[in-house]
Amino acid sequence: MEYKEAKQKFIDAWGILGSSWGINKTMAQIHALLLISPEALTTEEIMDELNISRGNASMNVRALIDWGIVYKELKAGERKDYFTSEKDIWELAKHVLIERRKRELEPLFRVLGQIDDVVGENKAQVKELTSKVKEIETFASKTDKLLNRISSADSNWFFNKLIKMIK
Amino acid sequence: MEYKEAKQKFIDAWGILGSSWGINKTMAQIHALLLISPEALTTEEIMDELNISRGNASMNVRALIDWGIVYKELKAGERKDYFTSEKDIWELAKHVLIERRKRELEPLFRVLGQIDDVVGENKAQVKELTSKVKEIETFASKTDKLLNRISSADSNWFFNKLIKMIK
DNA sequence: TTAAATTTTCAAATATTTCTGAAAATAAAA
DNA sequence: TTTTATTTTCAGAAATATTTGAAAATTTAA
Repeated sequence: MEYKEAKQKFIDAWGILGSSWGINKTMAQIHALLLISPEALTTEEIMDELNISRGNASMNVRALIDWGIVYKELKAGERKDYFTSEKDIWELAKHVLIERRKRELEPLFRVLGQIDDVVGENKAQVKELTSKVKEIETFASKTDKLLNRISSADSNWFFNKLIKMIK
Repeated sequence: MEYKEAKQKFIDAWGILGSSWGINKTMAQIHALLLISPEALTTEEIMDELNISRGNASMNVRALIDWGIVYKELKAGERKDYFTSEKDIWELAKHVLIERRKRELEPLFRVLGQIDDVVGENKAQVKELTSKVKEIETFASKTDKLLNRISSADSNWFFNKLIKMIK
């Protein structure tokens, strides 16, 4: 298969996968492009490769930087910004998990924590709601611990154990 | 806190969480509603509780059934359909993971498998693309094994081991 | 059968998200 | 400083996704 075709397939696949996980298509595609680029790219190059506007490129590159999976690279004597992606897939997955925990698990805990001392006529309803809140809190807290392990210093130890378990 | 307020908070939180995972808000809200309902509900009750149209309710309930986390319940001598949710949070998480594997991991494998024997001028580019495809295939395959374990008969054993690891 | 109840479907309307492009802001060079 | 290069922002445009509501299909009862 020709490089150009393969590249397009890869970028599109990443875009579709991203979409179904609530990540906008362009953001995922920029990431795919940087992931397979041996060299760091400028905003212009990203715009050209993906046929997107400057504003779109700028905003999504910034979003990727906020997610911690794309870095700005400085080139001596160069005025333009260069961007490059985290290349290690495990490291990448780790970053995404950590970021999602921060963005979603924390707000979830906050809301569930607010649902307290529920009172109402229908005891069965109150009981069902209360117990689900508790169960989800327990579940989320375990997920949180798991993510902490994944992001911690001994994450390699953890991954190795995990991989042994699925052998 | 009054039951009504607590219920609303719970349903909204679930809707927001769903949205950020690529699940439409109404679908997540119907699920939340069924999750905390001691009794199975009819389409009409869902429509009233969430202020949504019949068509919307019908389509999203079906989507939840397709995901395997909501069941149709038959009531003797009743003409209407009743719906109820999987109540066990771990079982729920398991179903969602399995379903997402089927919907996303399988198509990903298919596309990556197509990217084969890449040829092109720029050797560095070809190498980077090829190696990323390989690495993602490895990663996805390990994730797949993990999900298989989670969905398998010994999933309890697996969960217990996992929980011990994060203690 | 036919009639009534219920569910599903889907074209059109609405709402939401994403994208563009040019002006404003920022940063480096002259 | 002023000029030039580059990046960011954001209002409006375009593209997508969701929702409605009523007609069609289905299912059960009479």
